[in-house]
Order: sequence, then structure tokens, then C-alpha cells
Amino acid sequence: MPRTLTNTEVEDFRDRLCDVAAGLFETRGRDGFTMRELAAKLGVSAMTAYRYFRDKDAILAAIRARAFNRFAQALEEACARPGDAAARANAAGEAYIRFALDDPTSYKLMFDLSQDDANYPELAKAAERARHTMTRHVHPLVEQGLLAGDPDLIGHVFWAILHGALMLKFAGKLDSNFRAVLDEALRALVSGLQPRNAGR
Amino acid sequence: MPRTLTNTEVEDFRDRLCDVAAGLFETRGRDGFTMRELAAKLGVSAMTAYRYFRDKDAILAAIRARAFNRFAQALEEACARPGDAAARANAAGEAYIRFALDDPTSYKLMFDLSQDDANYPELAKAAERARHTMTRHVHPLVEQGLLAGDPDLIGHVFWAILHGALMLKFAGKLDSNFRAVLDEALRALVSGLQPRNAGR
DNA sequence: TTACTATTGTATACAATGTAAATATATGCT
DNA sequence: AGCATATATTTACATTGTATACAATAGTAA
Repeated sequence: MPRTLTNTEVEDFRDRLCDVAAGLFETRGRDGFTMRELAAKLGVSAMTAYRYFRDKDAILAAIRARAFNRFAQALEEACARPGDAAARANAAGEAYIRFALDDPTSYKLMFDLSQDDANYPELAKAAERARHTMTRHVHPLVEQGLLAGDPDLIGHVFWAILHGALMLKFAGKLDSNFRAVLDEALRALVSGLQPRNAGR
Repeated sequence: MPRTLTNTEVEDFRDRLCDVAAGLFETRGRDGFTMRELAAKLGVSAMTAYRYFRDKDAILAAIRARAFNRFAQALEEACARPGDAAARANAAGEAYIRFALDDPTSYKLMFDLSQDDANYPELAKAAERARHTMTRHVHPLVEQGLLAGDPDLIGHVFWAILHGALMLKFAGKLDSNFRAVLDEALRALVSGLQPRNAGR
């Protein structure tokens, strides 16, 4: 092995570490996750991870940042598909739900409240990218007169509904009718945001 | 001290322990909270708490159950105030928001995902009480023709919006316009749930 | 080649934590 | 008084994150 690791070698190891760590979060949960087991799964000693991350918390931040980026990318891809503005917005919403239901561990980690994004610039940037993605696709809807109001505000309204329904579901508060609640909420919101119904 | 503790003595100690523990959660956070510091603040030895709770997790469950009960009571009191059905529903919503903003630590703990309510009957019951309270005040609105649809479903829709907006705010995703997002969401929802706009 | 140095990885060590087990203390009953 | 038992504390231990000391390696300069 060379005397000094190249940037890509460092990044590769960080990637591999995050992949393994994400798997551990999945199987062991936030509390059961230990540095020693992570090291063992990576085939290195317990202290090796500390050459690549400041501490355990920094590893969590890196995993969360990666999740935010994958999430943003999934939404962006959904938005990029052919179709009119309404179809794209719909696709973005479906992609949001699919991401959260397919990978609930990542989704929960992303919105975990026990870590302050401000301490981790990479994480803050990834979260900001996701936030931007959440409001971006609303602008054409307003420009085309399909919805009325401030696009950023409306984007956050839809975000709040999706997030609220998902978090209640994860908390076991929406027994089996998660989809019914969400569909009714979206229908009512879209209706209430029609130009003829909006603004008082 | 008597040879055997009476039920009320046990309950009193549990209450005091939970109060102190809740304060510790507030100052130290979920991770910084330790059994030793809790014991010190209670003026007992480190192991005493284990005579009143199975383990640290059971203490967390008890705190969460108490928070759910205080929460449900706050909503119930708001609903019980004089006024028509719409005013009461409005008061319930405001009480919800006030509780969460006044005591964010309790609110976050209530909806923390790392503990399964099913393992703690007292907690499950308290959560169920809060859930029931969340949908109860919607029934008169539907009966009086102010909203159209399934009352339980609508109740959960409002719950999802409140919860989603609050959790996004706590996660730092709604900079300063939490109230604007929530107000617009509620306005649009109410509009979209009007009899003339509902049901397709 | 050989000695030196800087970088990476490991082994060891330690303090903090949850909690089990052993022990002490105190109280009601006979 | 003396015993049995419920309560509380003391001690002990395994597990954890991570600081520190050390080992191994490889590029550089002679």
C-alpha cells in the first residue's frame, strides 16, 4: 500500500464504511450500532474508522447526508420523466412515498432530530438539496395556473403532509389506512389550492 | 419507613422519578441521560430506580406515556370550552400546536420512533387515548355539514398536517415560516373538505 | 542500499454506562 | 428479642466510545 492514501482511496473507504454502517443501522437499530461491530464487518481494527471520521457521530452524519442525496436524486429523476407539470409533480410525490416505504431506515435517519445539521456542512448541504428539490416542481404548477399561491409555501405544505403521514405511520398511529389518509389529504389540498378556492 | 411500600408510595416515587427524568431529558438529551445522574438528582443510589422500573427503557416508556396523557388532556380541555363545533375544533388545533411548541422535548419523545409502544401497555393506552382525542372533535363538524367525508379519516388528515409541519420545523426544515406553512395548509384542507369540494 | 521520517493501521488502556449479584438495613410479626 | 422479608446500597462486570502508545510500511535522501 502506498505511503499516502489518494483522495479517491479515502473516499472509497468512506463509501464502503457508510454502506456497511447503514446496514448495521438497519439490523441493530440506532442504539445497537457499535464501532467494534462496524470495524469487524469492514475487516479492520476498531480504531481504523477514526482515521476517516472524527467520531461515531460524524459517521451518522455522513450516512444521513448520503441518504439525503439519494433521496433528492430519486425525486429529481421522477421529475425529469416525460409528461406535463401535473404528471411530474405527481411522480415526485410518488417517488417520495416510495423512497420512504422502501427504505424506512434511511428515511427515519434523515429526519432524526437528535443531530444538528449545522455541525456537519456536508449534511447541511445534502439536506438543503433535498429541501430545494421538494419545492422546485411546484413552480410550474403555479405558473400554469393549476395551483394558486406562493410556490415555496405550497411546496412546504405538500412536504408537511407527506412527512406527517409517513411519520405517523412509522410511529404506528395510522394502523393500516396510511394510503387512504394520504390520498384524502392530497385530494383536499389540491382542491383547496385551486385558483378559485385559494387566497381566502 | 414501613416494611412494605403502599401503592401510593410506589406511585409517588415513580411520579417524582419521571419528573426528574423528564428534566434530565430536557437538559442532557436522549443520549446524555444516565441512570447515575438520575439517581443522584433523586438523592438515592444508582440501583434504586430498578426497584420501580424494569430498566432504563421502561423509564422512557413511562415518561412518554405521561406526556401522551398530558397532551390528550390539553386537547380535551380545549375541546371542552364553550363555543360552536368549529370554534372547538379550532381550539383543539391551537392547543396541539401550543403543547408542541411549549414543550418540544415531550412532543419529540412522544413521537420518537426508537421504542415500540406494543411492549409497554401503559404507553400504548396513553397513545391510544391521544389518538382518539385527535379524531373525536371532527365528528360534529361532519354531522353539521361543515366538512364532508369520513370523520376518522379527516381527523387523521389534520393530525398528519400538524405533525408533519411540527416535525419539519423541529428538524430545521421550515426556517421561520412554520406558521405560514401551517396556516396555508389548514386553509387549503378546510376548503378542500367543504361539502361542495369533497368526494372527487 | 540504508537510515530517516511521515503516514497508516493496530493493540492497549481507560473512563463512563447499564445493570446483575452480593450485601446491608430496617421493620413488622411471633 | 429474634426471625423473615422488603427495601436500599455497594460492589462488580461486561460493553461501549475513543485517547494514547506502538508497529508496520513505504517514499526520500544519503
